[in-house]
Amino acid sequence: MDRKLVDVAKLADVSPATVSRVLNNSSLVTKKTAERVLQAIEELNYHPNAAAKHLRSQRTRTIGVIIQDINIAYFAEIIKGIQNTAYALNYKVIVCDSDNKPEKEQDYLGLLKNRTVDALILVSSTLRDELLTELADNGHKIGLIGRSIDHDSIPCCLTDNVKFSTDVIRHFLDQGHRHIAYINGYPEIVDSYERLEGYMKALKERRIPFFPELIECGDFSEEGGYSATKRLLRKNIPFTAVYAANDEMALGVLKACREMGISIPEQLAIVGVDNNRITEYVTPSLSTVNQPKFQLGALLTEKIIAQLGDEPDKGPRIITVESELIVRESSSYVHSSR
Amino acid sequence: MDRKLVDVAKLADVSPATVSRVLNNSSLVTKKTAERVLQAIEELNYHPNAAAKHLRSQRTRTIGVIIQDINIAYFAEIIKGIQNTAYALNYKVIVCDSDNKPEKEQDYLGLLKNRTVDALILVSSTLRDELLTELADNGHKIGLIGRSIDHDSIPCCLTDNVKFSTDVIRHFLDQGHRHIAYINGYPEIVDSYERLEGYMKALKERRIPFFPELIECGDFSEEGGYSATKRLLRKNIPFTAVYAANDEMALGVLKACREMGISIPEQLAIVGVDNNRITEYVTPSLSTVNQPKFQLGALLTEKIIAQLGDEPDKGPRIITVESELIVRESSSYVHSSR
DNA sequence: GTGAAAGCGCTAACAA
DNA sequence: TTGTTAGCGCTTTCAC
Repeated sequence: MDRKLVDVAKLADVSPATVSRVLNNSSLVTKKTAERVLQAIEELNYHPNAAAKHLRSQRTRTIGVIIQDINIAYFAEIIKGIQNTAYALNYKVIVCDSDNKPEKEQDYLGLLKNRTVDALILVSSTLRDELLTELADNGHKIGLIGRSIDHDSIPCCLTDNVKFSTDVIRHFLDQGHRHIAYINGYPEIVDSYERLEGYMKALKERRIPFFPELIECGDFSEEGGYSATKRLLRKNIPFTAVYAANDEMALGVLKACREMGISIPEQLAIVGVDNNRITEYVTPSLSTVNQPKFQLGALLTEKIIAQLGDEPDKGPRIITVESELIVRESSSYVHSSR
Repeated sequence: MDRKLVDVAKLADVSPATVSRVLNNSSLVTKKTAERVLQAIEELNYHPNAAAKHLRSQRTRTIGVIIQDINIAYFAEIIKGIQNTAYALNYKVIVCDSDNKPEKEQDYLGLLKNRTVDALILVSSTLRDELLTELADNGHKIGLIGRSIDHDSIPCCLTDNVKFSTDVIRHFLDQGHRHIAYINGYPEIVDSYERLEGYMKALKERRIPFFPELIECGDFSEEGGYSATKRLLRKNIPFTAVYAANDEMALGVLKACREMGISIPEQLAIVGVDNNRITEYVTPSLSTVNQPKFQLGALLTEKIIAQLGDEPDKGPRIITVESELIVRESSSYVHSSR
């Protein structure tokens, strides 16, 4: 059924090589010949076979993306940025949802090894540095989003966790809060550490005492934020504000507070991270830090595709994009008396 | 750098064919030989080249999915169902976000024609029947989600729009509503018609008069629902309930009501469709129809992959999955006096 | 500017 | 049970 390149060649009365040249816009073909070839292609309704092209050219113009859960808006938006850019540059995107399972994430690396993809983008990956380094050293192209690594050939795209976290805490401090709880994400993820670092930094610069009891661990899920809040409350250490390492957990805080009859923001102020759409719809609306998710995906993709081609790699290996605090109802009550 | 099959063959002192047999678990290999080969594979850290495999076998074990916007939870969850099932069956998934642009959707069909994918799943596609029929007739494998078509070789997976829409309207009628508005989605999409059909059906069976002025068109977006509501209100025809063809538009209705000081559900009841997570978080929480999105994706993928293989195709070509009305605050006020 | 021919890495038909 | 060999459909030297 499918026509092949030779069929076109025969019909146009040229060699396969010429057809190939036309297909790849080689400049060395006469306009006249090209036209004949194009017409034959049209006439036969010919479509170049991708697999043959891939095998011969040793590239697939496909990149893989590994994310933890496509149902989480953060990841979906990053994928959108990646896919959009890839489309514009004539690349395809294979999406790999790891379901939060490290073994699946590992498994997907096979796509790189068997050359199904030219490059693999890891979003918020928990894979060990050594593993990633080894991949890169073996000539595999990987890129990181929301995490950085010390390796010359691995481009990274991220926001400045320390910076925006410092901003969040300063915002709390400006409102008179002195006992601020922090709910961490997965401890293995760098973001968690860095956000904590920002928290500490802000306290330090204002000389506010730090209470380790006010740090709790979550898992970036609503349920995690919910139970962390419960644990915090049981400690009987007063606190008037909570910084949650992401919006999902902030929603969990909100839920716990509703149950306990704690009024937001009067009794407790909340700020999350990601600017998940839900934060705008919930009552009270949640303050959060906007992460330019689409941009994170788009910029890294652009960079990684440039590196795959022959274009000289310009620009920094690590791309930092700005994120900004969005103050909504959940942190809009000023405690003048404290 | 990369090792190839012959390298393994040489090291294991067997023929390439044997290595291939081992790789594909052909039963015709001695355990002993197989072990030797496996060891060589290990030793050389060999990974079979995907492109070569694809070219030779004429299959890529890859399916494409075309969706309108991955940022919309409905599509993201369907993709999750597809990807999850594909992973289990050792298939890859290329995601194609059409950004609501028909020309992009068209463009992605190229993946099928150039054999980049073995099959293509179209979600809520607006492509014309004839085009899809032609593709299928030309031996291309496609599958539909959220839409059906009359063609023997195109599997479809969908919910019964008429049925659940009838349920929604009955629910309104049971609460005493007699003037129920309907906000349609894109008129080109079958769902829109079928949901309207269910609306009419329920009215008819209860002999409730139908007012064409209470039908408005939206575009499945929040903004569309918002402006449709405004238009409805300007008509000065009383109505006490709104059925929106999806949750996004229901959110738009809610927004408009907030602005106009209309209280939900006392003055106006709202029901949407999709069970978007946001509907649970918003105040008042929105009644909606749960669509088993993951399942829609998973079932169709299973079916389509079965058809790609040699397994006899059992089960119906058109798979209908159950959706159910979820009553929340936005439609929980009974108008006993009407 | 165009063509001939080799080969990308694998699988499967056929032979042994 | 294992090996030989001919391609899958394309690109790309190298010649002309």
